[in-house]
Amino acid sequence: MASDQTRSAILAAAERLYADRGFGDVTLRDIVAEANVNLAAVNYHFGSKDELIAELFVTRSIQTNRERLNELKAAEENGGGRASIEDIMRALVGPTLRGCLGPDREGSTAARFMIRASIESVPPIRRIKNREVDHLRKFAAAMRRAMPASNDTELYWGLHFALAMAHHTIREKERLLRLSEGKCDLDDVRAIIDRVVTVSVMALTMGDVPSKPALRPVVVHGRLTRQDL
Amino acid sequence: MASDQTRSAILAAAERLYADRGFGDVTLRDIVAEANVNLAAVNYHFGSKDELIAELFVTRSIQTNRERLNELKAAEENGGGRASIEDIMRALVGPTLRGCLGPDREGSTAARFMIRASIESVPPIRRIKNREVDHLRKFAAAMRRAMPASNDTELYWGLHFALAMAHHTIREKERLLRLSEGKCDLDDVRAIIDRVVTVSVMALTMGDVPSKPALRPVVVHGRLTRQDL
DNA sequence: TTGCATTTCAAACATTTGTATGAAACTATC
DNA sequence: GATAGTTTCATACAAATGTTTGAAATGCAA
Repeated sequence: MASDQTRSAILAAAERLYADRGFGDVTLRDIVAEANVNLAAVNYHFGSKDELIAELFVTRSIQTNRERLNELKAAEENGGGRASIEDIMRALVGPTLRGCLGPDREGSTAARFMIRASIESVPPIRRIKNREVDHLRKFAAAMRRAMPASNDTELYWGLHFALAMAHHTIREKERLLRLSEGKCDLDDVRAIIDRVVTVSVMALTMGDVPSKPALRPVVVHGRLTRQDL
Repeated sequence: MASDQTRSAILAAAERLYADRGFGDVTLRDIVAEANVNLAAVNYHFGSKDELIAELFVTRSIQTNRERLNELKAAEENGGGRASIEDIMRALVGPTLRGCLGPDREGSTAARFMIRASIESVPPIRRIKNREVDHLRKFAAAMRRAMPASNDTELYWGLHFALAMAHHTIREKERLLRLSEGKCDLDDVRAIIDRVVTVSVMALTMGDVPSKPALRPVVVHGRLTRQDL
């Protein structure tokens, strides 16, 4: 068998299994069984289990980052070199949300894998995620161009909150669905992106935050029971 | 030795080690060494490793939920039976943010443990988190009372985004610090709570989201390299 | 003290898991 | 078709890890 076939089979099987059952529950033996290859093939082609996971995650991350930057570039060219803050935020959260939500997501192993990576966060993935700051700086720069009057602190908080809403929606979509008893439509990706973008832009343009005294809670000491949960 | 002492020593040691090194890196042998008890004590007192983790997480969750509800109750009594939406959001995100951020957090093992639980999400914790919806419903009810004109969908999205900003700030505080090169002050917990509350209230009171056509990205097919990440 | 229940302890168990090995099969080049 | 390089395969290895066991120690009530 051509060497690339085995490699690809392993990658595909691993992504599918990790997406379905999580990193903790899937062993190399599960993967090679699914891929119909020999156990030793993983170490032969990838060096180690962690490098296999890293390769999966890097590939998908690159794709998402590419989409983001393409969308940003398109928005900048559309605006004659300067994109609107709204379009920048849309370029930031759109690709991820489109990839991980939506009615056709069942067919997308890649999307489910990225959701899983977002939830479980194993060491090889954590290491890669740390490099993501460099990518985000490009968005910070674009935002600075779009809002030259705003100070950097506000800008970073806005960027941070935009990612917060996008990622949390992906991570906790099941809970939101259950909490809202289906009232929040998680299949209408366009509306979700609009919502996240709108709130993000509002957060960015809200001016100074008034610092009002925080309410201190009354701490009640007492025996804790499971009911309290 | 009194049986409770061994129990407590195990709980304390486990919480500390999990907080410092994560669930994946800490074995029962590490825990019993730290607690100066016998290996079999864990299974004797807790039944299994997973039940030990569950007990740790349940205890801390109960505490947070108590603080939240106390703060909500105080706000409602302050407002003559009906709390303002702002105070409700503050009661929702305040306890968690105060617990997990701030300059004195180094001393708080409990806080670091909860951060870790938020990042890693092991099976026994995931199972417990699913019950959290019941707790959140109480906040949804309070919000409904505070904003009777608002529809449920908007309400749930606002609640969801508030938690998104709070949890994401806790989870990704290191990255935000690095991205902003220290400009975002993650020790000023009061300001962070104000910021999250302000944005949440804005999100809740913003009316209908205009659904404008989303910008479709130009998908570029090409060879991916690590540089693209 | 005696007797019974609880708790501790050292040791062993039983798996699971990622990795390594060396021979065999295969592929491509000359 | 011989040879060298690559890939596959069955098998073994070594280490880690949660759990169990049965005896010893301890605590406690009568």
